[in-house]
Amino acid sequence: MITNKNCVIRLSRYKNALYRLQSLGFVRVFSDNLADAIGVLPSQVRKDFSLFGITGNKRGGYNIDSLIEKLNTILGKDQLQKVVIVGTGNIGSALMKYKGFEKEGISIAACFDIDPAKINRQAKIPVLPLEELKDFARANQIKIGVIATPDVAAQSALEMMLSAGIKGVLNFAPLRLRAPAEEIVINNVNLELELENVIYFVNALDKTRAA
Amino acid sequence: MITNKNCVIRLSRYKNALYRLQSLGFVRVFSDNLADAIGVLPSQVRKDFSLFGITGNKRGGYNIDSLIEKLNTILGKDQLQKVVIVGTGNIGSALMKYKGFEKEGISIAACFDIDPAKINRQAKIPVLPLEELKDFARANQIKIGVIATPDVAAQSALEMMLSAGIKGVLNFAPLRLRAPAEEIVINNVNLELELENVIYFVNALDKTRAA
DNA sequence: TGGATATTGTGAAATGAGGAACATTATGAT
DNA sequence: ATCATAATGTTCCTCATTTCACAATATCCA
Repeated sequence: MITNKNCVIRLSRYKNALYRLQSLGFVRVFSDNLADAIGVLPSQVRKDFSLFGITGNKRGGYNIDSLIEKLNTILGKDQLQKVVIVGTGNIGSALMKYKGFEKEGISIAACFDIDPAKINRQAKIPVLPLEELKDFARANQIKIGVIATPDVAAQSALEMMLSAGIKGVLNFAPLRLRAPAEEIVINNVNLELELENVIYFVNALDKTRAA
Repeated sequence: MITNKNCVIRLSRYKNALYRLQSLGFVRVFSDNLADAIGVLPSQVRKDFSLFGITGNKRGGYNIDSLIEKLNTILGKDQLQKVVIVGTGNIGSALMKYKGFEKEGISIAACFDIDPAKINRQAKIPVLPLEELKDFARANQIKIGVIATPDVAAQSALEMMLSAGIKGVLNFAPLRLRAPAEEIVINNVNLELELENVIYFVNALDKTRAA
């Protein structure tokens, strides 16, 4: 099993680039096209593919259609992925409306909130009481959850997900969640931190240039 | 200059953990406390600090107040950072309302959109026509921008930012932006990709366990 | 058909980040 | 005041990831 996160992220990027090339009418692609598209070296592209047993044709490059298919299989995109969101604040509701997931074969099955005023069972994406998370997730075989709650609620949201049989979490709360690593995969997205990082490098470059 | 992004991200995490410890009334902290708080080894904490010239007291650990101060200086948080957002779709408007930035000393000075229907000069965070970006950014000394436009508009948004003197960008559009690396820092946040990554590891772990 | 060439696939080298270990020194107890 | 001890700061080492380099080979053209 490949555990290198960067490598898997590159696979997703290759796939996105391939969809663009495909829609432009291209049929074949070479490692240096893909490399340029996502900003790495051609040898990196070939090495990544090699790691996952993807092969092309010497002198002929890779067939775009079959490459996309292989990447989708590796990335688990050959079947629709249903996810649930906990928390319907700013981020939660933006994610609910976000079109980007649908076109990637990711469907938001339901949202959950602790606030009774937020409940809406009739909406296209229903908003349900948090207590129902466990039953809903089990009944609908949900394996992936998104945590978009305030900080203080995040850990308990995670624990509810764990007990609901959820195996993967995308966490937007800016703190470290505690869970047994063998049981659940957690990816963190921290917007403040990403911005802070940009700010650091802008300042650092500035200082370097000044010197 | 330190170019290791992970290392800078850890600094931000230390800072967040320190604020929590501070609010709990702690005065001193040891490398293993911080390590545990953000999920790394104590030697990593000390190494990180050492890289940035932060020192504590042998046997006495680090003083929380002064450590926070040092980190804030390093991270460029000693002064209020003003940012602009281009694009007022789902993500753009979620960011506008998001409370997380304010408490980190990041203030959203204005949003910009190409759609005249979105313009609102009276709002607390004004929404202005895209043509005004350049003048606004220059007049207000904005150095940091957020791209929250649809894919097709992202590259041109970046170029407007470049010409407006913006030096750092947080990009939510799921494609690679082209720009001279010496002139501008770009961080990408790609939500589909993050979810895809979670999905991959959930599947991969599942297969490993089955075998 | 055959030879020239472009492109892959992979083994080996280089790079860089993370972890271990330990010498150093500040603190607190006796 | 002295000693035992706990924590830092830094050096060294290991390991993973990236990059290089080149042999193998499919394709194209004459």
